[in-house]
Amino acid sequence: MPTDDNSVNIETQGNRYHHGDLQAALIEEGLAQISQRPAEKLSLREISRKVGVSATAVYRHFPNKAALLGALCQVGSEKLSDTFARATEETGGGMDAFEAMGRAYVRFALANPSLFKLMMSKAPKPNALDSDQNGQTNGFAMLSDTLQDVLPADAPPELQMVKRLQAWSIVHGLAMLMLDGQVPAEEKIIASVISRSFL
Amino acid sequence: MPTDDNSVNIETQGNRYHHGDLQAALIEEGLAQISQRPAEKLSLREISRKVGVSATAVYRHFPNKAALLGALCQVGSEKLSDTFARATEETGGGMDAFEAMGRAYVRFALANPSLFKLMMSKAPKPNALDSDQNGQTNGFAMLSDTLQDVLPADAPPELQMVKRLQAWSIVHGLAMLMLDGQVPAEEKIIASVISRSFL
DNA sequence: TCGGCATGTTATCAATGTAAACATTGTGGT
DNA sequence: ACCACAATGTTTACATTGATAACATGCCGA
Repeated sequence: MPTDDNSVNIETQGNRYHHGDLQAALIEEGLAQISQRPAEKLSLREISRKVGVSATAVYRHFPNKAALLGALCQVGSEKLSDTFARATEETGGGMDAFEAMGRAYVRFALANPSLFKLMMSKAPKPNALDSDQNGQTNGFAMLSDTLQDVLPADAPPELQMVKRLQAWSIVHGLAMLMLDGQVPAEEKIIASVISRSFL
Repeated sequence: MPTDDNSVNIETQGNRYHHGDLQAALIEEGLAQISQRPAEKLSLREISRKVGVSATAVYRHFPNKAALLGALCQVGSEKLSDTFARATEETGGGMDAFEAMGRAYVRFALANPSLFKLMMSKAPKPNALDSDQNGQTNGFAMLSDTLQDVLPADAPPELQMVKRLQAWSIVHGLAMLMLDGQVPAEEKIIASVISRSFL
C-alpha cells in the first residue's frame, strides 16, 4: 500500500496551521538528514514529513530543492569557520596555526561528509535568503591568509599564490580521498600528510 | 500528456526484437550521457529510450543502476590508464614522468568531469560483470609507482608512503577544486601547482 | 526439430520534485 | 475594532524515475 502520500498524515498533535518557524525547522531537519546520507538523496518530502508538515509547504520557504541545499551550505560554512577559528586559537600562530587549520579542514570533512561535499560542490550557490557577500567559500580565504603569515613576505605574489593553491589542494585532496574511501581515514595519516615538509 | 511511458516508442526502424549487443550499446550511451551531466542524474530510462529499447531491458544486463554506473567506471579506469601511459611515454622517466602524470591526472578530470567523479566516488564498486582484480582504482598505483622511481630508494618506507599520499592528494585536490569551480581550470595553474617544489 | 534460456516487452508500483488552486491565518491601514 | 491582503499551509495532480513481475520472442544446442 502507499505507505503515505502527502495529505493527512501530519502526525504532530500540536497541529497548529502555522508552524511558527518552518524555515528553521526545515533547515534543521535537512542537516539531520544530510548527516546520515549523501546530499543528493535527501528528500524534500521526507523532510516535510518529519517536520510534520505537508510536502509542498517547503515551497513557501524555498523555491526548490537546490535552494534548501544552498541554505544548508550556508550553515555548513559557518560551522567550518567556527571550526577553523577554534583550531587556530589554540596555537601559537604561524606555521603551527597553518597546520592546525589543515588538520581541522580534513577533520571537518570527515565529520560532515555529505555536507562538506555539498559545500564544495560546483558553482556559486543560488544562495537562498541573504546573499552572503563574495560567494566564494571562505574556507580557502582563511587557510590562505594563515599561510601568508608564514611565507617570506618578499616572495613574488605569484609564488605565494602557487603555495597557497598547493596547500589548499593537498588538504582538499586528502579530505576527498578519505571521504571516498580511497585512503583510510586515520588521524595518523592526516598528521603526516599535512606537514610542513610539503612547502 | 505523458510524452511517453515505456512501451511502444521504440523509434528504431531496424526494430529487431534482439538488439545484437545491448550491453555495449547501453554502456556507450551511458558514457555519452555522463559526458554531459552529473553522474547522479543519469537516467536508465533515458538511456534505454535513446538506444531504442524498452525501459526494463536494461535489467537483463545490469541488476540495477549502480551496476551500470560501475561498468562506466571500469571503462573510465581504462581510459585513465591509457591517458597515463600516453603521458609518460613521451617523457624521459623519473621526475619528468611523474609530473607529466600529475598533469594528465588533472586534465583527465577536467575532460571527463562526471566520469572522473564517479570513478573516484566511494566504495569498492559493486562491479558488474567481471570483477576487476583488486578493486582499488589503480590511478593511485600508477602515479605512486612512478613516484617511487624518484624518491631516494633508501628512504624509510613510511616516508615514501607519505610522499606518495602527498602527491596523490595535491593532484586529486587540484582536480576536484577545478571541477567544482573553486579554482579556475587553467593549464598555467595546473603546471605551476604540480611542480617538484612540493616534494 | 523443438524445448529451454537469454533477451525484450508490457503493466504496474511507490517515491520524488514541483505546479496550481484552495484554505487559514496574522497584520496593518482605516 | 474591522477587514482586505499577504504570508504560510494544504490538497490535488502530474511527469519522471528505479524497480518488479509476468509475458513474448527468438536463437541454439541436444
